[in-house]
Amino acid sequence: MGTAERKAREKEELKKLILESAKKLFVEKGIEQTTIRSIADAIQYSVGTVYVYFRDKNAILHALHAQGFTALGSQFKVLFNVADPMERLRAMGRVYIRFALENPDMYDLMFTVKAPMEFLNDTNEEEWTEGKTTFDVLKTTVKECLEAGHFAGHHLEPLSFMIWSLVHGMCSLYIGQRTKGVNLENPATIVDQAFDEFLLLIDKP
Amino acid sequence: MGTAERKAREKEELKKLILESAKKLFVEKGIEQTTIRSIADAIQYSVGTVYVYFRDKNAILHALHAQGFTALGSQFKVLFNVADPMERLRAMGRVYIRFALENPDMYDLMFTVKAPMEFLNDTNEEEWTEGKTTFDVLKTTVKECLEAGHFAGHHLEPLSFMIWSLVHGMCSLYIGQRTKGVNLENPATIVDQAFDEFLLLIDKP
DNA sequence: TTGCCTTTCTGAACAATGTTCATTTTATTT
DNA sequence: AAATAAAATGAACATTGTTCAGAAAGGCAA
Repeated sequence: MGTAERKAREKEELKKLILESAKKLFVEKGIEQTTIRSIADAIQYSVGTVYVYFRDKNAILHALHAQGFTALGSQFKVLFNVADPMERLRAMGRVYIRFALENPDMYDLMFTVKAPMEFLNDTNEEEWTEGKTTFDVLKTTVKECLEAGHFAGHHLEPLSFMIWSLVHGMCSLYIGQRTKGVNLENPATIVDQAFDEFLLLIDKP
Repeated sequence: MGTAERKAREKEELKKLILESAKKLFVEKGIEQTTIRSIADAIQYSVGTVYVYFRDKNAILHALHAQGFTALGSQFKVLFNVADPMERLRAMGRVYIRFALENPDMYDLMFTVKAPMEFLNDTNEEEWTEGKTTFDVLKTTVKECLEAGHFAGHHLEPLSFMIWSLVHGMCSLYIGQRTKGVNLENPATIVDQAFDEFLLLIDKP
C-alpha cells in the first residue's frame, strides 16, 4: 500500500505549508500580526486545522526560531574557511551583528521571546539544542584561539559566554530600542563602534 | 478654596495606589498576571477608573519601569563612595548583575519589554530619560577610568556602551533562559564567572 | 456500487484580555 | 434645594489563543 506513505507525505507538506505561511507573516508583519487566524487565512484552511499540526502557538514559534538558528548556523559554517581563529572570531562577531540587525524580529524570537523556551518546558525537553549547537560553534573557535596562545589565563566556557553576551547585549539593546540614551555622532553604527572597542580590547597584548 | 488642592492630592493618591497595586502584582505574579482587571480588583475600583488615571497599560508599565531605574540608580549612587574608578566600575557590574538576577521581571521590563518604549513613542517623547540617566552614571565612571590612564586608546561612548552591553547581555540571556546550552560545573554562577573573565581581560596591563 | 470505518477538517463557542463610553453616582457650588 | 461639575462605573466590543462535537472526505471490503 503506497497510500499510508502518501498520506504521511501530505501531512508533512501541510505542516510545511503552515510553517512557510507563518514565517512569511512573521517576517513581513512581525510577531504580533502572526496570529493563528491569519495563518489559517493565508493557507486557506480553518483555524482548527492549524491545531491538528501544531499543539499550540508556542510550537509554531519554536519551529520558526529553529529556522533562524539554521540560517545563522549556515552563515557561521562559511567562516570556517578562515584559518586564523582570531580573525574568524572577529568575523563571527560581524556576521552575528549583521544577522541580528537585518532580521530583528527573528533575532528577538531566537534570543529574547519566551515562547520557544516555553515550548521546550512544556514538552519536557532538557536541552535547548538550537542554542547549544550554535554556541558550540563559537566555543570551537574560542578554543582554537586559546590553543594558539591568545586569551592567556582565561577559561573556555565562561570566556565564550562572555563574548556571546557582549554581542548579544549590543544587538538586544539596539533592537529593543534601548540605545536612545546613547548619543553618538552616528547612532546607527553604535553597535559596530562598540564591537570595535571590544576588538581593541582583545587585540592589545 | 482648599478644595481644588485637596482634590488634586486625592487624585495623586489614587494614582499612586494604582501603581502600588500594579507593582505588587507585577513583583508577585509577573507581567502576565498584571492585568487591568486584577489591578482594579486589588484596589477595589472598577476597570474604567484605572483608565481615568492611566491612558493605557503601556503607561502603567512605563511608570513601573521608571521605578526600577530609580531603585537601580540609588544603588549606583552608593558606589560613588568608592574613590578608585576602576574599582567602582567593577562594583557597578556586580551591583547591576545582582539587581538583574534578584529582580528578573523588573529587569525584563526595564531592558527588554517593548511596552515602556511604546509608551514613549505614543507620547512623542524623544528621549528615554530613565535609561539615559543611568547610562550617564556608567559613563561618568568610565570617563574617570580613562582620565586615570586606563583603557588607553578607547573612546568614551562606545566603550561605555560595550561594557553595558556585556553585563546586559549576560543577564538578558540568563533571565531569558538562553543559558541552557552553556554547560558549566556550576550553571547558577555562569553570569558571575563570565563577568570575572571580563575583569581579567580589562585588568591586563 | 454500496455501506462502513477512519482520517481529516471545520467553525462555532469559550475564556481572557485591553479598551471605550454612555450612564450613574458623588461632590461641589450657587 | 437645585444645578452643575467631577469621578467612577461596568456592560459591551474587538481581538486573541484554544477546544471539540460534528461534518466532510477518503479508503476499503463486501
